[in-house]
Amino acid sequence: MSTPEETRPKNFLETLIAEHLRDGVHAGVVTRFPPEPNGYLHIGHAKSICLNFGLAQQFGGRCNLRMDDTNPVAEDVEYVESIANDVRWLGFEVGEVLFASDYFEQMYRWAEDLIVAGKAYVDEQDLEAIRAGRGSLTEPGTESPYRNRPAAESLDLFRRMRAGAFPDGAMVLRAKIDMANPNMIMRDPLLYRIRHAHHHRTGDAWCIYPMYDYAHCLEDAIEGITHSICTLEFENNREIYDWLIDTLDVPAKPRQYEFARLALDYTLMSKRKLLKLVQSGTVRGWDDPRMPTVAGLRRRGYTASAIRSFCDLIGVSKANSRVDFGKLEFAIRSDLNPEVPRVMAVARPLEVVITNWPGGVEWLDAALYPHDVPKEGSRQVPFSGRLYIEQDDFAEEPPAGWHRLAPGREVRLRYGYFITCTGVERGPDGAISRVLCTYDPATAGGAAPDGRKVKGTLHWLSADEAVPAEIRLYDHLFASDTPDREDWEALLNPNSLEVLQGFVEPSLADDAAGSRYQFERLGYFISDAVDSRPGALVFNRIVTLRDSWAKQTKKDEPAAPPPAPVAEKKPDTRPTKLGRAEIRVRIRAEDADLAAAYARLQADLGLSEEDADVLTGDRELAAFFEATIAAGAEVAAATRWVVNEVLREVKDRPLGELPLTPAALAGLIGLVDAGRLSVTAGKEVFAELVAQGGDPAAIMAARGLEQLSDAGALAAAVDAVIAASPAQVERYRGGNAGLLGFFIGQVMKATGGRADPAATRALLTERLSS
RNA sequence: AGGGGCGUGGGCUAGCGGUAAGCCACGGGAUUUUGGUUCCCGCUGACGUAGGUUCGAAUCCUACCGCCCCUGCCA
Repeated sequence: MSTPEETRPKNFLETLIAEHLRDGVHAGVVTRFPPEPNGYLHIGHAKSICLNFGLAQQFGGRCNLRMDDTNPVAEDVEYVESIANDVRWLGFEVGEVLFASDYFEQMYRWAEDLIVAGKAYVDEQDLEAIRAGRGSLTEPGTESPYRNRPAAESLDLFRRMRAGAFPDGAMVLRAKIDMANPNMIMRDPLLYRIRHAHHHRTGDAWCIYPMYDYAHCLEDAIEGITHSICTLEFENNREIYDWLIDTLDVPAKPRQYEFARLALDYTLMSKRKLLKLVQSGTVRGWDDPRMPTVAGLRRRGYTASAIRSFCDLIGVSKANSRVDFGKLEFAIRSDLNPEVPRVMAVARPLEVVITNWPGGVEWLDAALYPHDVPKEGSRQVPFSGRLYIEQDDFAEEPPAGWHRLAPGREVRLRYGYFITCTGVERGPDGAISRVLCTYDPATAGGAAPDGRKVKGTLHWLSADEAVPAEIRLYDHLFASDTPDREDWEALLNPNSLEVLQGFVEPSLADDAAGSRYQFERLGYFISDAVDSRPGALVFNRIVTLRDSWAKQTKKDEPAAPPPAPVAEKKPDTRPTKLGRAEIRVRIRAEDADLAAAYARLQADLGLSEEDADVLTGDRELAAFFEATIAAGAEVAAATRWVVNEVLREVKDRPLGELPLTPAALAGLIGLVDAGRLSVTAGKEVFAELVAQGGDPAAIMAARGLEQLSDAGALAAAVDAVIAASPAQVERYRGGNAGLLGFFIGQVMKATGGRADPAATRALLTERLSS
């Protein structure tokens, strides 16, 4: 009620952009979706597409579809076409498709600028030497012998690289940054490599190609991207992104923001691995309905709106997470349920003979939509003395809770009659070949005039009129919910596709491929866009219906065997990183003054070891603290304020830049200690001192923060709050003691933080209990 | 001389010093000619751990723990 749903940001990027727009950091929003055309888009890309296009839409901006085609060897026009097609299919407006390769000339000129400025050089080391020179996570790298060659020499070499004077791998262009940078990416990253390869767009015009780190930020700058949104694994790359944007004379200053990529249970998102599935023939192509690709989901029968709503449901954050597959199923079911017609199909036929059927065929009128779907329409379905029902719908020895057909049991055939099983016929192998039933002519349409009820309603088909159809049932491609492992190929689900020869009702005989239906009680299906045609119908199961009976029977089965042991984890060989505590210890080890202060604070001022430690890990901070004491602040209070409040402020900027002085802090502490300022109001004054500096007493006076000393005024504020919140009062008196915080907060707000919290609490407790 | 990130119920996500919220899943019930849908109820279940600041901490400070990413001439 307080905040309208539409105005509340859904994720941190919306919040950030809203702030940027509000503060005038950007006048508008321009995002981009930048796939490399080396594979088909998958559901993980769909998340990114919905995010980037969605953000642009929401804030009235633009989103570019840009092919990041900087590596000719893996890329192909087939992929650029499929990508553009998929993005449009997902429902987003794609203007002109853009290509990084269109910017090659500009990028090249900027590279020359870098060389001329002495910030890039041509390195003739081979691959192994470059790798070795990079150092390791814990050791700095070593500089290339070519690093300090004259700019003119690099320029000449670079021009000859472009001209094709050298073979692949002979040399590279590198940025000259810092071989000792703790971020490995900053250790003179490669900018250009030689590749005598045919590019899908530029053909043979180039034989040098820019690397991702060099190209991407420049592409963004050229397009005037404001928010370059990518996945978490690029966090380390942000530093080189910023370095280039800030170093080069580019037309815009885009910045990069990262979010967690999608991980979905039972599916793999690696383009490399998906490609292998396609190439090995494990699946029938990129659009195999088992594939997590957009093309696969589309052929499977997923709608674009379901995929969009799925992306909306899962949210966007920076936490590495996996999404429950059920969420995707939920999205498609809720999309299809109110839309698609219900028809009947039998996947695994079992013949039923109605022994008292008079003969002939009766055509029944059957609604296409259930009572709760507000859509009109019906079709005719034939009923006769020879029917098919689902094998699963008959049990010779039914388990407890069985609602379906069994010897002696009566069920309803949907839209038809009640039938009662009178017996079975067996084939030579002893298996049931037919089920014998009688029908009750009085139950035409499925209702009994005598009002008797049946537990189960079955779907069925008249055998002679039923139309044969291939029915493809899909399950997860992988048997493991976390197939993203080394041995992923061993985790393939051997039963991911089951092909059945079943039947559908005659109204589907002329079905147009690509139509979706609910096959009653079986699930949602789509006629296969590639393989289905009249006379040879093929249906893909999109998703099953929720099935509480299956869940029930599963629950009754003996517990599943314990999960297979997860592959042995590799021993952790990562270097441990230093905690801040360790860093402070090292600093003191090299700084006698700080070491002395550390001892002094404990011995002379009686600080705890922890407080002394924190306060003497940095010369500025230590000096600030001691100056605050010297300015007259009480030791314990000064310690609390500096440790808890000042420390937070110096996280993003050095103490020296803060307008806050030790004298001002000491003054503030004095006001609080004297009871003239509540701690709450004191923090407000502190915030102002940090922001603007000044005199604490003057700030207190100017903002009217002096503690409420008049008991009557406090009581009035308390009573006003109680009077204004009758509902909360009732709940508080009903036992919700946690609400006390709410009331105190209200009083604090009403008094501008001037109320004495302890007195407020006491008064509130008293008034509320009466 | 390592650096960069992330930890909120079974899963995902919100929260930005003042009543821990939403969706999925799960469990009940009602309605139902789909064991579907819809509706209602429940979840006596969560703030990684430990200290500290505060009247009050998921939120601020400190330490610790766990997980992810980075040593391609891939993106």
